[in-house]
Amino acid sequence: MTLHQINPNVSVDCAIFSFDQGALEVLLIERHAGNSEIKDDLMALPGNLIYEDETLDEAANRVLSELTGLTNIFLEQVYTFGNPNRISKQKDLDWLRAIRASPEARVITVAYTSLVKKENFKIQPSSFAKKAVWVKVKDVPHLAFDHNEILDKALDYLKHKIYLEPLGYELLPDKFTLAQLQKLYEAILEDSFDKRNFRRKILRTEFIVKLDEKQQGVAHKPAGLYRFDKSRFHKI
Amino acid sequence: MTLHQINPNVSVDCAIFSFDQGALEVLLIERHAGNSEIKDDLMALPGNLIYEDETLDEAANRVLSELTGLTNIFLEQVYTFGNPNRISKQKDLDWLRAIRASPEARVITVAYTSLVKKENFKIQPSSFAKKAVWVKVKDVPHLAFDHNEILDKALDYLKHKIYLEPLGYELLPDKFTLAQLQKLYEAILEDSFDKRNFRRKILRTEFIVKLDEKQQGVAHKPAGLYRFDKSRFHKI
DNA sequence: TCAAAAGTGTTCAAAATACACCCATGT
DNA sequence: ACATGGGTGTATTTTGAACACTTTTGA
Repeated sequence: MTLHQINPNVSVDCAIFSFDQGALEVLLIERHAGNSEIKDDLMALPGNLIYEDETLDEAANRVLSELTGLTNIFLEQVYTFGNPNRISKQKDLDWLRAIRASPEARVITVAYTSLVKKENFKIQPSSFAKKAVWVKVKDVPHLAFDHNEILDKALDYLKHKIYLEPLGYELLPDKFTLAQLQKLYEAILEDSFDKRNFRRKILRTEFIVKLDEKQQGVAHKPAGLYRFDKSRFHKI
Repeated sequence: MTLHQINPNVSVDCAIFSFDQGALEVLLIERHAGNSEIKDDLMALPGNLIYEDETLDEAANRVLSELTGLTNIFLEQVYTFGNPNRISKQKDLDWLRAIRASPEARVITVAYTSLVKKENFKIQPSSFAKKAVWVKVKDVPHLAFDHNEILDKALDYLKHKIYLEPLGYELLPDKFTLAQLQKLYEAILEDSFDKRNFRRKILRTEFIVKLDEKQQGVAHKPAGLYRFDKSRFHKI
């Protein structure tokens, strides 16, 4: 365990999304400051200052892992926020004074995002994260710092990205129904689509292959299950 | 004239593009360190450390203006580069020692980009920019720091962006021919298009309106001139 | 037998692609 | 008169959008 020097001016924040029951969710932490009795009821995206000897990508991975236990996530950089008064709420100032060596330092933050299948990960909050919870994007409260703005930017990033790449599969179980996939697209793009057209378009790509399996135990005609064929995708 | 405090850990770099004679160009500076006799032959993107009391966007505008004289440019953030050894060439280290108060500080840099019509601006290098010159993107030499990487990222950003918005007009004179516009698209996208299809597609948009004017003094059938109609564009 | 979601085809309009010749000008 | 780039139309294919009924299952 080596000692790392902290850069007081640069942080990373992570907007990690998952998908459950037709709704997009984002991973938030409840902060707490070890000793202090300050009352902090603001939730936040997992984020913290970077070390001097790591890249931004590494910092994002480390910080996410330290606060939430999620490891080996493929994080992508979204945008950098550097408004000099992005830290101006009294609650944020109080909290920083409780946990930071240079609580008054100006901090610019680099936002990262990723998509995960939540059932593959066990959330284990630690460090200053009292809890880490999945919150439906529609239900996200007023957050710490400028984290609502960061979240919005990450959502925009997702919207653009899903046009370019078949994202969805990162968020769904390995076997999924086309209805699940469609709901996911609808959630991300905040739109709705015609079922027949959506299926035709998806199946045209040929990365989505039908399995010889069906849903079980549903009170209606069981849906066929599909999976994403990575090798076919990478051929293009 | 107020005093500004410098943040030693965060800089901005600007990749400013223009278009001339069928080729994309980028604005580079030749650095020099006032007093010293260090020999520095690396060109660089205009960039410098930020002040504590300005936003990143403001910093980008200020720095660009200080180094090249370009003002009131609409700059957009592209990406942030934070590799801990992005400053490792001997020439870069020497140069930083000559001009910076904390030459050893780790610096992460936020890249910005913009498109300009070069004939509308007079380049006036100052501060540590000995010269500022337009260099064809195809002829860009090995640059200072990780500026080649930054330039590549800015070019990628352009490519994506031109699908979403009718960029071109930022780079062409107010009156332009469709052949110029086509060459611009070809330069940015590194591709070539069929003339008739390109024209049809462009004119379908209706932001490009034909003027009652033609090219003069060319040794062939003179091309009709067009302009970009901003108001029509903003209606959509 | 009913409720609930799965699954399936056709038609129309718009957009993308491929392709070759005549025109206006300056020299 | 000729060299140079400007300007134009059609046919074909591909893609996107709109739209309604039958099927399978568990309760």
